Amino acid sequence: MAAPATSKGEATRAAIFGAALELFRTHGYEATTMRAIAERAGVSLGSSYHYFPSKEHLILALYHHLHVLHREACAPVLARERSLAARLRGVLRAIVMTCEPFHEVSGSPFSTVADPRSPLNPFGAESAAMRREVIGLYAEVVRGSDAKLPAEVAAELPRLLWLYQMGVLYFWIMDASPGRLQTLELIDETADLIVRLVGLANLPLLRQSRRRALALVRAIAGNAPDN
Amino acid sequence: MAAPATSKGEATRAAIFGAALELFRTHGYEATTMRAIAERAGVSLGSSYHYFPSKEHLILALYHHLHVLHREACAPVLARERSLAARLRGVLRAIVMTCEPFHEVSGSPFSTVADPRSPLNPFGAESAAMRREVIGLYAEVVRGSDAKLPAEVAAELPRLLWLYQMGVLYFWIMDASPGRLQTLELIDETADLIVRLVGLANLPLLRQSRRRALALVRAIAGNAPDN
DNA sequence: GCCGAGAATTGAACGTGTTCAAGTCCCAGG
DNA sequence: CCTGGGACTTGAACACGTTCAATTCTCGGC
Repeated sequence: MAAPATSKGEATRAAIFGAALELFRTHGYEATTMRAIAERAGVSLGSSYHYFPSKEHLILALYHHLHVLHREACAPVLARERSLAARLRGVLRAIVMTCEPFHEVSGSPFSTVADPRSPLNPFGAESAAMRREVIGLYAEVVRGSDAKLPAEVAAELPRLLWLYQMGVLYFWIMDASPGRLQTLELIDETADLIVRLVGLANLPLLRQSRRRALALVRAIAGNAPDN
Repeated sequence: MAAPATSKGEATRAAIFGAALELFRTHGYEATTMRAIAERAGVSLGSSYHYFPSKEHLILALYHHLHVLHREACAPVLARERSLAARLRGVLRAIVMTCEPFHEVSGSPFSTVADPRSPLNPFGAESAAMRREVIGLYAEVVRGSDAKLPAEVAAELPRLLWLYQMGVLYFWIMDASPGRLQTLELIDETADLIVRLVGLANLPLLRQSRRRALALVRAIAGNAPDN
């Protein structure tokens, strides 16, 4: 995508990304023009396109930046908590907090989420690396918990929790409540509900449903451009 | 949005929408320019904007067009089937079939789905009328079924099924499998799973979860710009 | 038959993201 | 010190969605 070969190129790339970060945060995604980013970074319009093939690729870089912050924010919770519900709650609260400075801005870029051809599409090839990282984070959430899970459930759960996170973030984007309290309530309630449902899947009554659900998840995930 | 006052205006509006429909289907959303639509409709560029405030509003009109087709496609199934699972399956198969001609095209327009300010946002004010209609369709799905549902579940289920439909459509957009078979499998399996889960919600073991889940849904729906 | 008000229509002009051919800079190798 | 090539940089140019002041059309009321 953009691999500067010299240290000067590295600096230019960082300047462009920094300018974009600042302008996105203060003015929003759409109101920020590529010309304004270039000007603030002290480079020409064409130079920006040398490092980022499109405006959307700047958002991709922002995603990665936020993911790094999110991992750091998660670390204490994952080290401390052992119950699956608490770990889930902590990780989801952390992502909402991490993204908060970009809330007003998140609508437009997150919107391209549904376009299969967009680099921002979470299921696409260009976001595969990030997707693996996030799923890995949820694997850690599951692995470090004291929940008693059948192996086949534990194997598919991280991917499902990644989907769950996307759902929560989508809700968060729409959330206009003061202090984003609705999202926090949603997290508390659904994290709990998920853990209960996963626990119930052990009941004989639900065995068949569990088997079929797992088969479905595996069939679908098998066709995805994941690893 | 666009209310022609004369019959001539009505005809112009129809010509523009028809041209857009044809071009979207054959060339895709992004590849279709407003200039091309205007030319094919035999009007000037400015005229298009007199009837449709933006290119996205043409998609809004397309949504409505598809919804009408969907209702017609659903009618036989809803008249025939009584089991909730069969009704759900039928309605979801119908929408996938109805939208099929626009599959390659659906990515880009559906993508703006996440932008709170976009007229295409399913939770927004500009799509409130359509949202109510679709939720109404699912109310009919529930009402005409022989499923034994507690009143409070039956009250919230249509809204949740509308969400479910959006999830299925999102999957369908991404579905590259031949004949869209994966989506059909997803529909069959999840429709069944949903009905089982709803049925299980009557168990004493799940009473509390049900109560809390319903409270959450009500709290969230109360803040939405629905009616 | 004429008028006028409102609907319908026009196309030039604006700002945007993006492209690209041309230019400049840097430095390793001679 | 020169030179060549590759990284880097530039800004004009393009096509697009959108806006708007100006113009034309339509038709009911006199």
